[in-house]
This record gives sequence, C-alpha cells and structure tokens, in this order.
Amino acid sequence: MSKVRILTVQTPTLRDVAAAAGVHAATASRALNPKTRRLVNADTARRILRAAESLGYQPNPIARSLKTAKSSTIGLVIPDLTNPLFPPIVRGIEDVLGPAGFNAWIVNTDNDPDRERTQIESLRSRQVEGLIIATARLDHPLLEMLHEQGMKMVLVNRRLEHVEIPSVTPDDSAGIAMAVKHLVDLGHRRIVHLAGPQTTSTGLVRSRAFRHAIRDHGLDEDTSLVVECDYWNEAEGARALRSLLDGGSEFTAIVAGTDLIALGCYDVFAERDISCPDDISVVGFNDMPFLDKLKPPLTTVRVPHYAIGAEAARMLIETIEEPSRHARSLLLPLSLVVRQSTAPPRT
Amino acid sequence: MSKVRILTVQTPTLRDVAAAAGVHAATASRALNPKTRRLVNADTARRILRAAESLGYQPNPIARSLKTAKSSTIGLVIPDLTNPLFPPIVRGIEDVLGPAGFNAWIVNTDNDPDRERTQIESLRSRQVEGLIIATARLDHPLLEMLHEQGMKMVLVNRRLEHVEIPSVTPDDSAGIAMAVKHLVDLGHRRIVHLAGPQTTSTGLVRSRAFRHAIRDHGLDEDTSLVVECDYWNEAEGARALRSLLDGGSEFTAIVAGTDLIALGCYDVFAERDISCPDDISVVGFNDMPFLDKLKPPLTTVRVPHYAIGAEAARMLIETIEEPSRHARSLLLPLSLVVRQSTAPPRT
DNA sequence: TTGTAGGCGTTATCAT
DNA sequence: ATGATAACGCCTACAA
Repeated sequence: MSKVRILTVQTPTLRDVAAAAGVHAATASRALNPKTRRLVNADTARRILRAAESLGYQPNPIARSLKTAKSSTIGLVIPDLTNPLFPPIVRGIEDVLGPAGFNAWIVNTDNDPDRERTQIESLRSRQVEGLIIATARLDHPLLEMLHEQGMKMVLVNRRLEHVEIPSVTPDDSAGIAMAVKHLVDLGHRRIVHLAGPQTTSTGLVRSRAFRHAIRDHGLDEDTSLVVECDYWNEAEGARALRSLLDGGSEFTAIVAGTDLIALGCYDVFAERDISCPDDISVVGFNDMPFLDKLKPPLTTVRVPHYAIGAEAARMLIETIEEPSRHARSLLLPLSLVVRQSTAPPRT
Repeated sequence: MSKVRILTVQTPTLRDVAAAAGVHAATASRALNPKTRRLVNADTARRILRAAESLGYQPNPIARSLKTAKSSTIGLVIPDLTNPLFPPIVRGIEDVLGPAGFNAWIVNTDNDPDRERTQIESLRSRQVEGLIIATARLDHPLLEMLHEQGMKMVLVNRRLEHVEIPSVTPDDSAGIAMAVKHLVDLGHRRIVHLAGPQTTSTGLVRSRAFRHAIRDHGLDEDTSLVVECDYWNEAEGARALRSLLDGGSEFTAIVAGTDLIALGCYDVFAERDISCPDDISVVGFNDMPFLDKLKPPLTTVRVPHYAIGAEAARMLIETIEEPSRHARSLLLPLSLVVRQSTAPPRT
C-alpha cells in the first residue's frame, strides 16, 4: 500500500508522516495541529514536523472537513461580479480572510432568487462556516430562515428590514445629504432623484434621505421628483430619466442612486443633445473606477468599498469565533468627490 | 443515533434516506446516482427518490469528494479581479460550468508567484478537477510542472512559450494589425506602441505584431518606438508615455497594449495639456466597459471576453471528460471599435 | 437486484 | 504522552 503510494507519487497522507516519524497517525495529527500540539512530547512533535516537511505533507482539507464539519471557508454571495462595485469588496474580504486562515467561495446570483437559493444551498453543503451577503432585499425570507437556523452571516452594502443581522454598509443618508447640499450650494432648486430599487435598504434609505434633505433645505418637495429604477444599472437609469423628460418635468439637477444610473443619464444626454453640467448637473454614488475620465468627469459620493469588504470579513470572523457576541451594524463614512458634472444652474 | 439526528434537525444523510425507503444505504446510493440507477429495480428506485425528496436529502459533496477524489469543482486563477477584463470571463466560465454540474473556485494571485503557488496548492488540495489560468507567463515553471503532473488546464488570454497547453486567446496579431491599419489609413506615419509585459505571450505577440504591421505598411521602423510597461495598468501606461515624451520622441499616434495603458495616456494628456486626438491619437485593446463615455471615447480593439470564458470552460470540461483528446488552442476573432480618440494627424 | 464490508484521510474519544 | 478504535458520509467491489 505504502509502496504503491510511492510508486504513483500519490500525495502523502497523515499515515505516511506517522510512519516516517515512527508514531501512530493520531499522534502525528496532534503534533501537526497547533491547537493540540501541546499534548505531545516536544521531541516527538519536532520529529513529526520534520517528517511532514520532508515528505511535503499537506493535510487534506476534505477529509478534515468531513470529520470536523468545518471547512475554513466562507461563502460570498454577490448579485453580479460584473458590477465594478464588487471586485474591491472581494479584495477587502480576501485580504482579511487569508491571514485568518479562511478562504472565500464567490458565487453570482444574477439577481435571481432561485439561483440564489441553489447557490447558497451549494455553499452550505460544502460546509461554509459563514456567509457574506451582498444581495439582501428588505424582505428576504431566505436570509431570515438561514439566520434562524443559526447560519453566521454578515450583510454588506444592504440590510434587511426587521431582522437584526450584522451588517457593514455605507452611511447612505449622509452621502445623499452631501450630494444634495452640494447641488443646493451651487444654486439648484429643482432637483430630482433617480432612485435604486425600493426593495433594497440601500434604495430605500437613499430615497428617504433625499426627501429629507430636500425638506431640510426648504425646497419645494413637489418639484423634486423621485423616480425608481428597477435595477442598479445604466439601462434603468436611462429609462428613468427619459420618462422624467418625456413627462415634461422641469429640473436642473439629478441625484443618481448609483454611478451606473448616472451613466445611463449620460446616454440620454447624448441622445437628446443635453449638455451636462450646463443644462443638467448630475451626482453619482459609489465612485467606481475611471469616473474621472468620463465626459464630463462625474461628481459622486465616494464609498470605501475595500474597507466595507475588510470590515465585513472581520465581523464574520468574530461572529464565527465568538458566537455569543451580538449583532452589530457598521456604518462607514463617505465623502463627496466633486468633479465636473455639477455646476450652477443656467441663469 | 437516528433519533438524535431528527431532534437536532441535522441534514439527512444517505442512511436516513435508505432507512425511510426501507433499503440499504448502498442501494440508495445507486438509486440516487443517475449513472448507477439502472442497476436498481425501477420501483425501489422510485421509492428511494421519493424518500430523498421528502426528507430534503442533499448529498454531502465533501464525503463524496473524499471517496471519489473528485469534486465537480474547477479552479479559476486570476491575477486581479479588479481588472474589468476578468469579470466577464468569469461569467462566461460559470455559465458553461453550471449546467455541466461544475462549480468554480475563484482565486486572486495579485501577480505574486508565491501567492499563486499557495493558491493553486489550496485548490489542488480541494481536489479541483481542472484549472483555468489567466496568469500565464511565457516562462512559467509552476504551470509546466502542473501540466506534467497531469493536472488538466486551460489557459485564457495568455499562453506559455514551449509547452502545449490548451488555450483560448484573442487573435492578438490580427487585433494589432487592425489598429495599425486604422491609424495608417488616417494618415499617421509615426506610431508608437506602449507594450504590455514582454514576459507574457499577450505582451510579446502584440509587440511583434506591431512591428510587423509597421513594416507591412512601409513605415520607418526607427521612428516607431516600442516601450514596455511592466504591468497592464494605468500607472505603467502613464510612466511609459512620459518617458517617451521626455525622451523627445516625435509621434502622432499610440497603439496601447491594453485599455488601461491607454487610460494612463489620458492622465498624461491632462497633465501636459496634450489634446487627444488632435495632438495624439490613441487606440486601446479590450473594449472594457464604459470606454464610450470617456473624454474622448476610446477607439479600441474589442475582445469577446465572455466568449473566451465560455470556450475555456467548454474546453476544460472536454479535457476532463475525454482525457485522450489532445491540446487545442482557440484563437477568437476581434473587431475594431472606432470612437473619437483617433483622427488624422495635425499638419 | 440487493446487501455486506471496507475505506477515502482525518480527528476525537477512549484506554493504556 | 501515546496508541487503538471508531466515525464523519459516501461509494464500490464483491458476495449473495
């Protein structure tokens, strides 16, 4: 058996290490695992470590998982990796997870609840020890159910409505307030909001914050329309703006729910020969890459995506290692990046 | 034992299904596996399927992996998910893998060979059945070694120099030829190339193709400089262009090794008050998202990233399921997307 | 057609 | 401090 192993250059197992060190597999296991190493004589431990080293032994995480029902793996559930919002979050997560001995399984749901269910099921069957979720909707029975079943989770970017699950999100209200103040300071009085889906906390919080900000500045709420986009993308942004223009609304500035929605506005500007910022000013949200090179460079609210990912990972690890600790929600501060898509209104 | 399982609402195992159906676990296993189902009586099979259904049985992939040394999983090795080039490739891969019953593990290497080694090691220890690699360098001992050890692999975007490993890449030579022809047709005679790393097939093939194209059009090769960037990013693109300008080179057009390098040029244009395309024309490579909204919109070579991913996944699955089949390399056709960063030279 | 038995590589619980 | 043994959940010769 051992001979066969050598002949076929099979990767060495714990028994091979044990044999090489002249001990039982159990002892080798104890010596190799830092948490149980103190149970074994320092000398034999050293011998075993050396044997493992020289054989190039790598523990088999699958066998370990089967035995321990753990996996040192967490799942990362994302609606669409193609949205430039997510890669920096992923980086933040991985940079924290790695040193802590965890890996991340990334899955795309495509905004499809069925796909989300099967993807999460697949993560669960692989014994992930926790989930970082970027697909939360306000009413999200699946997540509530997982939470009740004791699945460790951290939400990023978005939250649930009634259930207290740990989350790391940008301070959306403050961000919108900055955007509106900036426009008001420039002299705008008729401002519209192209809101993200109101089924998400992010969409809802931002549109509420928009209304509050309008009121706080003493602007007429009636002239300040809010149009909802069904998705956080360019096509919906364009659609929303077209419907506003076709409806004959008068306004001089737009607060977009996200940069992609703002980019949809750029498409409509081109279609209809509207000049930005001369005719209409626009503010985005997120500060995705390359906005500084657009025509015009987009004024936007900067969200610390990398930090969101990193904090979420830290929070999840804490939740896993200290289950008693109760849910917290982290709100990360934002800043306004003023570029050239905003200017005083004409006349 | 079984009682405990029910009390703690443990996820049901094969034995639970077998018990519920009144058969032995082995029979249940056979019935549940489509490939062995014909070995079991149709009626009992049905009974077992129903039992599995009603218990909500999900096979434990970890136990299965341990037994079969397979995992229905492939590894996807990427230098940096933040580069907008990769997400569409990932999508293409996942869309093909999913229906075929495979999942993908995505890892970032950060262009760090050490990290790459440990990441691949970790994938291997998780029994991935194949690798899709986007980090290949011309001389890449690690990949050669894996190949020799029989690891199934497909390279995307880039290839190795001497070893024949299946690959799916854009037709870089044709792409560069189109870019150069476009500039020559506009009247440019002094064209430079900001090349990607010459340690990658992509960088090398593109710079060679550039030289050939220059010669084919009867242009003076001396005035057509090639400067190498160490990375495929903006900073390097900017650095390369600055060094060219500082060196006093005279040229009216740039063929950038990639869109990000072209974006680095945009930064330098802004710094030095150079007008694009009036003073200098630029062509990018890849057609990453949102280039149409830049100032000026970037003329570029469109690469079918999604298709590259999809084809690579198909190729890997074929390699896994038909190991005898020999290595092929797929070259996908490109097209030129003319926007406004290119125009006839001034004079 | 179905059951039996053993093992994949590891760890946890005994016993020594 | 170490060894023996069993078990995690599944699959597969082999036997019946």
